[in-house]
Amino acid sequence: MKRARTEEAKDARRQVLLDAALDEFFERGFTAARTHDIAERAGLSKGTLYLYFDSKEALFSELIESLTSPNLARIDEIAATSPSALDAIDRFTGFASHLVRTSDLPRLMKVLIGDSQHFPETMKRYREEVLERVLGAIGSVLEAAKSRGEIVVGDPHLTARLVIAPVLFSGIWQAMFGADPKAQVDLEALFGEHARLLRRGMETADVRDGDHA
Amino acid sequence: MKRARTEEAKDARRQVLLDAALDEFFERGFTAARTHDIAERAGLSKGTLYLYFDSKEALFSELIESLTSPNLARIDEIAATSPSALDAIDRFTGFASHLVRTSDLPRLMKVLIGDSQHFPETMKRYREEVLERVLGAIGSVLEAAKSRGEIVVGDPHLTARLVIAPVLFSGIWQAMFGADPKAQVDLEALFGEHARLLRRGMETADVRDGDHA
DNA sequence: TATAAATAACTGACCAGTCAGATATTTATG
DNA sequence: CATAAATATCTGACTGGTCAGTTATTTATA
Repeated sequence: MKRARTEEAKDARRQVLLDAALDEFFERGFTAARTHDIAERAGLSKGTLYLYFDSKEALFSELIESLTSPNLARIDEIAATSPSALDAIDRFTGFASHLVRTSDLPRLMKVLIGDSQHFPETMKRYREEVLERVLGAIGSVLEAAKSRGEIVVGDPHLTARLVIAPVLFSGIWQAMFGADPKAQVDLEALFGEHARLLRRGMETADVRDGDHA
Repeated sequence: MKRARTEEAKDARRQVLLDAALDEFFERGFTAARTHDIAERAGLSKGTLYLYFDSKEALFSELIESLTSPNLARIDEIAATSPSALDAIDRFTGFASHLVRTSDLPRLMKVLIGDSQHFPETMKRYREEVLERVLGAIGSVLEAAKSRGEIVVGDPHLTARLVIAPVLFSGIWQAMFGADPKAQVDLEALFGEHARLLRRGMETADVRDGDHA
């Protein structure tokens, strides 16, 4: 193999290994995935993998980090810049649809769930720094809208979970059955209907009259 | 160990092994779980486990079967006996809340997701005979109600997925973080709000005026 | 040629499944 | 009723194979 001598070349190599790791972890689960196969998929040998990552588990941690942090920023941005809660919901569901259809998130979710109790510390951090943060952002938007009388909901922070739930559902469906043509789902339509139901379910009576399409 | 000579005693022994298997599969994942530990947890030796099940995988298959079939019957019953779709939704969400809070379903879901690609055949069957059947039952109820003009929805079979989504979300949450007191969720309130949002999101304008509590 | 990167053979630990022998329970017989 | 033979259940040491991580050696390149 051609050698990576510069820092950029090394970063590229790390990325190739991370990509290969996601493929293998997804296809076999963390425990069953072989470091030999990850390295081979990246066009390298097992020994080389250990030059770039301390252990299989370290590789896993870095994989999570590299796949989640960009999306978190986007969630915060939506929460901060939406003029109304109903608007934020449309944007959240649109982003969710995009994530589930085109990103690595569904495959990561599957791996995370499958090997969660092997890494209690990692999972706790993931929950606190990713899930609770996303739920918190959505919950706050709903809470503010509720106090302005813009929407009618029970506990906004519980409701945030209902906003998110279809992301997990369709992400997992996609990851598990996406390969089978018989199990295809029109995700844009699904998230469209989700947004419609939420809007209609939350909007106040007076908004109701001039209903949406 | 006292010996199981009668058929009933053997059935009981199978059940003890199935219970132990769920515990171990859940705690370590299918691949990482040791048959030795399953047997030990059941108060038996590894050799005995293999008198009752052909292989680790056969044990897994029987576990799925034993945990899903009772719930399926209940879903069909709700679909068949509910006077209206709005009523059926209340009953579905109530049953879902019950399942997530008190049954083994969340732990089974976690194991199934984690080791799905190890058993493509089992997973396909599970999708077709459990998931599609539940989605079909709910979808049909919605479809009938829509054609009666009782509710307003887009594609009823897509909407069925939105009805189910919080079951997966909270089941997985429960399985992964249920042990941590900081991550507790009021599931009854969650499913209550879910039912409320769905009802309000689907009901026709004329029903709207006399709104629910 | 010096040195950093890459390799592949190696080690030690682990585990599914097997099987020969041990033991609990039932059944036949005096 | 006693006990020995028969039977089915149970056990755990063993085998064959796997794999994470290490290291001695080779090789690219500045």
